[in-house]
Amino acid sequence: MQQSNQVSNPISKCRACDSRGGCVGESLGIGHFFGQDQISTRHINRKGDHVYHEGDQSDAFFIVRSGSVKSYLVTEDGEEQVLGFFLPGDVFGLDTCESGRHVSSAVILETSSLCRIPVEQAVSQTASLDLLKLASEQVIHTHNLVLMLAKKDADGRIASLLLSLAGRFQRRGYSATDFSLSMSRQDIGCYLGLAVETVSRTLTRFQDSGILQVNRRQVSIVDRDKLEQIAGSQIQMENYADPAVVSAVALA
Amino acid sequence: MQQSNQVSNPISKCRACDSRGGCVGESLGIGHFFGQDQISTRHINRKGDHVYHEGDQSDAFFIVRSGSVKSYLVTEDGEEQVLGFFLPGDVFGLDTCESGRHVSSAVILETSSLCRIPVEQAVSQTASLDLLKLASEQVIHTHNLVLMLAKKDADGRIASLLLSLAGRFQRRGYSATDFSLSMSRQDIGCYLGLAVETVSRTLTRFQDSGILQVNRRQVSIVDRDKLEQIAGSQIQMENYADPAVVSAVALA
DNA sequence: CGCGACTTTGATCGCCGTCAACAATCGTGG
DNA sequence: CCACGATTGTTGACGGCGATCAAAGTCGCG
Repeated sequence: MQQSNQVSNPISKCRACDSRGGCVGESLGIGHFFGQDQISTRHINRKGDHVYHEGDQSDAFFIVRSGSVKSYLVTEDGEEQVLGFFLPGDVFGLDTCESGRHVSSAVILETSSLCRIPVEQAVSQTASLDLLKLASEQVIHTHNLVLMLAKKDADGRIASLLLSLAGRFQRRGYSATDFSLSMSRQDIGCYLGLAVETVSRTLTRFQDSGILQVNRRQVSIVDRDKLEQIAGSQIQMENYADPAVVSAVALA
Repeated sequence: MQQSNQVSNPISKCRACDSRGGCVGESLGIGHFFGQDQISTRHINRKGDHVYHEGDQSDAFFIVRSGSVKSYLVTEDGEEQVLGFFLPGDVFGLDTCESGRHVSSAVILETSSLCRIPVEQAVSQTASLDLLKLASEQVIHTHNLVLMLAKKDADGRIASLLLSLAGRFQRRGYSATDFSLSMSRQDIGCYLGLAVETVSRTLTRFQDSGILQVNRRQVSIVDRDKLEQIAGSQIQMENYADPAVVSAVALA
């Protein structure tokens, strides 16, 4: 919120969106303001902080610069349903409703840095259609979750999650084989519709089979092929991303 | 596609959106064109016809006037996952992706009449933000599906589906207790992540318990209270619909 | 050090998927 | 109109996956 010195090239300072083929703010036509707190602002949050709660007025969406976030619902009977985990480069917070309120909550899993992009500004400056399209990424992700819950057994769900995390770490420039889980077994269970014990047991069994090395939250993928085989089919986001369109947007 | 005579009050001829508090086209500022095929057009489709396929260019969305539609995905291994059933008044087809293609397929379940609303027109005339909000209804619906798949047993899922259908029939002016299922047991199973046999058995058991009367596709809800108790908690769309906003949109 | 949160491991059991057979209904053509 | 096969729905038997309950082990933090 402070220093606007040293803003020679604000864009290049944010590499969170590299995996998306460039800065999301830039694609939306508001990239010039990055780093200057005029349109987008950076926010540092700590583990357990909420980015927003279900029902909050929704006037902005977010991009993870570093760290991680989970979004979730709470049912009437107090049970939590995790809807997604967001890693650097991921966009979240576009799931607004008819009255402009958030339909889920979002909480920080570890010390994180976020870009906050006001929707009104983004809408007025360009890209109302692009916003719809960004929102659709979340739709595809949720479809994938539905597929997992409806069709896959515990092994398949865990394998899918690990591969999804690995892929996103890789595109972000981190290791695709060795990484640390920022979410608890409980969170994973609430995401995949499994009991904590099942998550734990499955990871142990994967380790015994030589597919993984697991120690608490540290994961190392040993046999990626086998993991993919267990995971089964996924909806490939790439099936829908049309490079021509992406570059056209970037030029706008 | 034909007769533009007798268009004295085109809006009043379409009551499909009554349950939404008014014609969706009107809310989007394009209501004047209803019934004239300039913006929206009516299409009659038959059972088995596809409204669109996954991957098709998506330049319009749809509203069910009469009949019913299901949307679904097909996994690599050929399994179908139903994402939703759409009844009169329901909006569908807004689940487009970054490249403007549909991310699911939609097929007619029984002879149906649809409104087709081109996205470009809707976007240019008003309401890019409203579109985002319409799309969010589908998001909430999918969240509900995720909740069911992750947290509820077979009884809860079936009960939830029946109540959802009943509620939509009621808002549309039909009976909330006696209705006919336009989808097969197979479809229900593919929607709820259950085997056909489980769907059938559950319905039979509900009937034996005096909760329902079931004969093939004809359903009669006898004990709604018990059904709600079995269904458990749901995401209430009404929690998010702010009447003030709805009327504001209608005035725009 | 000691408390609490998180993770692991074991034992048990019930829900639901699978396989199989049968019944009812629909559609199509003779 | 009936006959036929195809589709859809029902019912039964069985087994396995994963939830649940219980308990012990591990880590973080005041």
